[in-house]
Amino acid sequence: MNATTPAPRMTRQRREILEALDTRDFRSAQAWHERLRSEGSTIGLATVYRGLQSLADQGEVDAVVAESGETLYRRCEAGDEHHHHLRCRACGKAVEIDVPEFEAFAHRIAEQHSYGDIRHTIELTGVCPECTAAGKG
Amino acid sequence: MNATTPAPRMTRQRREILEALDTRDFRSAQAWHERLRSEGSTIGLATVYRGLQSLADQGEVDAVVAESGETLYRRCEAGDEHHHHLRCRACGKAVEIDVPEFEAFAHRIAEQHSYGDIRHTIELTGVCPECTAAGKG
DNA sequence: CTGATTTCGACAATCATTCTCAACTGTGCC
DNA sequence: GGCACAGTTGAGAATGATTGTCGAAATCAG
Repeated sequence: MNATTPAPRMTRQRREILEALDTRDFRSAQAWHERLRSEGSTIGLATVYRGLQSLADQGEVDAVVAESGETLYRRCEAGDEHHHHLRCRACGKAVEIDVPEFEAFAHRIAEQHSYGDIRHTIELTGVCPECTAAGKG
Repeated sequence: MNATTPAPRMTRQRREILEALDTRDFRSAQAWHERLRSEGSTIGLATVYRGLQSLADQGEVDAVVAESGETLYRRCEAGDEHHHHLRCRACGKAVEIDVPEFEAFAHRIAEQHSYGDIRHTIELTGVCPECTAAGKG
C-alpha cells in the first residue's frame, strides 16, 4: 500500500470544486464548470473533469450515468458506505437511500448463477414535490 | 393506443437486426453493427442505431447504459414485463432476473419522499463462471 | 527562495450517437 | 404487373460529452 497514488495537491481549483460540491446536487461536470465560472472562477473544463474523477476515485463523490449518457456527480455523505439515491429528474435534487434488503438479494442472485465480482447499480428517479408543484413533471 | 406510431416497414435491414438479436447478448449498437457487417450485411451504422432505438421504444429490446456511457441492447423475453438483468462484464452474457421485493421497496421509498413518476434502474454485473475460468475476471 | 514536479487551461482529438439528404424500396392502388 | 409516394437507408458531416496534449503557472520540499 505504498503511495502508488501520490495524494493530489490542494490547489485553488481543487478547493473551488470541493466548495461548489457543498450544494450537494447531482450535476454533470459541464454544469459544475458553468456554475464555477458564473461565480467568477477561471477554472477550465478539463480541470473540472479531472477533479471530479479523482474525487470519485477516492470515494468523495458519487458518479452516476444518466439515461442520456452524461455522468452526474454529487458529493456523498460517507466515503466508505455503499448507498443509492432517489434523484429528481427535473431539478437534480437527490436523497440518499438505504436498500439493505437489496444488497442481500443481489448476492443471493449472483451466487445462484455462480457469477463473481458482483457490482450493482440502483437508480431511483422521480419528480420531487417542488417540481411537481411547479409543473415540471 | 391508436396507431399514432405508424408501424415501421419490414425492410431487409430491419429483418437483419431482428435476426442478429436472436443471440440474446447485450451489445452496443456499434458491436451489433460490426457483427452484421462481418456476416456480410451492408447495413449502415445509423440504421442499426435507428433500428435498435425503435425496437427499444416498442419494448422489443432492453437498453441499458453501461458505466462507460455506451448504451447496450439485448432482445428481451417479454415485451410487457418489467425485469432486470445480471450481466457478465467480460462477455456480455446476461440472465433475466426478477426482483419483486425491490419493486415494492422502490415505491415505498418514493412515497416517503413524495416523489412522483418513479422510474428505477437496477443493474447487476459480475463475471460469469466461464469467464472466471478463462481468467477474464 | 529555488528548483523539481504537479497541475492548470486552452485547444485539439476521440468516441458514441444523431442529423442531413439524396437515393432507394416497401406498400397500397390501378 | 406497374406507379406513385411516403417511409427507410447509408455515407458522411455534425454534435455533445469526455479525454489527451503541452507549454505555462503554481505547489511543495529543502
